[in-house]
Amino acid sequence: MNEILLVFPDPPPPLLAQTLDLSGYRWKSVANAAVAMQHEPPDGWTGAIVCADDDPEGAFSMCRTLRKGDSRVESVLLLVSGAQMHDLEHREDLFDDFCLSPFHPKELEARLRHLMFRAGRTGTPELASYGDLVLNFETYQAVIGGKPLDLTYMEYELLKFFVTHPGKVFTREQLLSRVWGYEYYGGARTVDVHVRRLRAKLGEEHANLIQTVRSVGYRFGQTRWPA
Amino acid sequence: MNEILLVFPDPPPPLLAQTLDLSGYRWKSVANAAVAMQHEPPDGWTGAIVCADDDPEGAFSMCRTLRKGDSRVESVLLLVSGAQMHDLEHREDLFDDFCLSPFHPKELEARLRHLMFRAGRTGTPELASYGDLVLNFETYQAVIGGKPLDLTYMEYELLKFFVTHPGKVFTREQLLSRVWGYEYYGGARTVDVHVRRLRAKLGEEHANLIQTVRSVGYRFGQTRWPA
DNA sequence: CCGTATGTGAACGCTCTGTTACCGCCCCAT
DNA sequence: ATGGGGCGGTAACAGAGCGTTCACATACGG
Repeated sequence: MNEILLVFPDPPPPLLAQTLDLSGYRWKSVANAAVAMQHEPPDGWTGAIVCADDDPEGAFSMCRTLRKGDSRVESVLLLVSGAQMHDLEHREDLFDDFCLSPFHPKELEARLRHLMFRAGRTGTPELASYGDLVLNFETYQAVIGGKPLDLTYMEYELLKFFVTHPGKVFTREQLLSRVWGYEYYGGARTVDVHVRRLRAKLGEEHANLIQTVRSVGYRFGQTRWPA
Repeated sequence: MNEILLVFPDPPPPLLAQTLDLSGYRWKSVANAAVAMQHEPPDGWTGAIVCADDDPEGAFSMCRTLRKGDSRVESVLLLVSGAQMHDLEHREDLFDDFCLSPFHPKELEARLRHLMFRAGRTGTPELASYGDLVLNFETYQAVIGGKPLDLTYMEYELLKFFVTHPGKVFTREQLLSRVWGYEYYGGARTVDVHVRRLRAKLGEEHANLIQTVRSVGYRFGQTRWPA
């Protein structure tokens, strides 16, 4: 792990820097979104602490940038003064937690710890499973009922999409754009064929994991109504 | 929606009760987990506010209960004093956010709002319902009285249109153009047949959900005139 | 009691899907 | 470089499911 936190602004308030250092966090402060993008680690920022005290507009702008793009930062902690709290109301999507400034170091520590905990629990799992079926995202392997499935790349990608979106119906066009890629112009029957190959490899016993919804598309799992 | 928050302990601190009331939240305070289970609404608690000031053990015990079981509460806000903050370190899984006590009402409001926002973003599939009947738009499934309906595409589309326009009468021509989606020449009887099949699949008990309005068309639900 | 509107069942024909076969591409090994 | 094998996309066909229509029965209203 190469965990490093993004901090705004640059330089950060002294107490913030001191608290992070004393808690053992590694961090890098940036002055704006461009610099943040530029210095982004290969595996993305572990989290971000955005201080809105001095430059609220810059802070919110930074948050928006962190929320967009492929490398969306999952843990954004916003530092705001009491007077700024009403600004949060229509920006709920820009942060994951906030802390009133001036803050007590213990509170900031506790909030960071909780954010990291949540990210660890919910952040990109290396596995996905549905019933007997288990996909390992790191090794690109699939197992059903303890028996390994020998899937090709596209079969694996399709199955991965299905497993991570159980129960929902997708049209062939949706599958083409979301599994094959947005700029794909192939025929919709391609999906049929791959679904058939998947069903064949899943075995007769589990072939019904992928259900045809006539005139609509395909659905994975969840035959029964969710309780 | 019948949103109601669980509050611990009973009675809650006056400032907490006052803040919730002023913010327009509905809430019910309970003295222990058993009472919480007993008074749980049909669709579960919208969230919980657990105050750990006076009775830390009871508070954490309450959190553990809320985290277990089928009706896991997704939004747990913990109120702790500054001196208790170190108690949070190994209980990260018991709460979703915390607020230092004594708190400023604005901060509690903001944290509740953010918790509700997060809960709203995750989960809750898109569905429509009328009485016992529930349609899930994501899975293209229909259920009545807990039993799945095996509908064909057009049957589902027709029922979906009815459910989303309850009480209103539509002519066959209106249904043809709005459900079938094209200008129609010739057999309005197509609608009749589909309505008949829908009634059959709804079962004798619910067949009257679709009513014939002679010389006009069909109406779904809402037999009675609104009082 | 008659005319019209609707329910019902069956049959037809079309569309959609499952399935197989084939072709082209890419990668790797000889 | 070149041949082969694996993989993925496409075409074609057959079958099944489904929508529509027709014919007739039944209910309703005047």
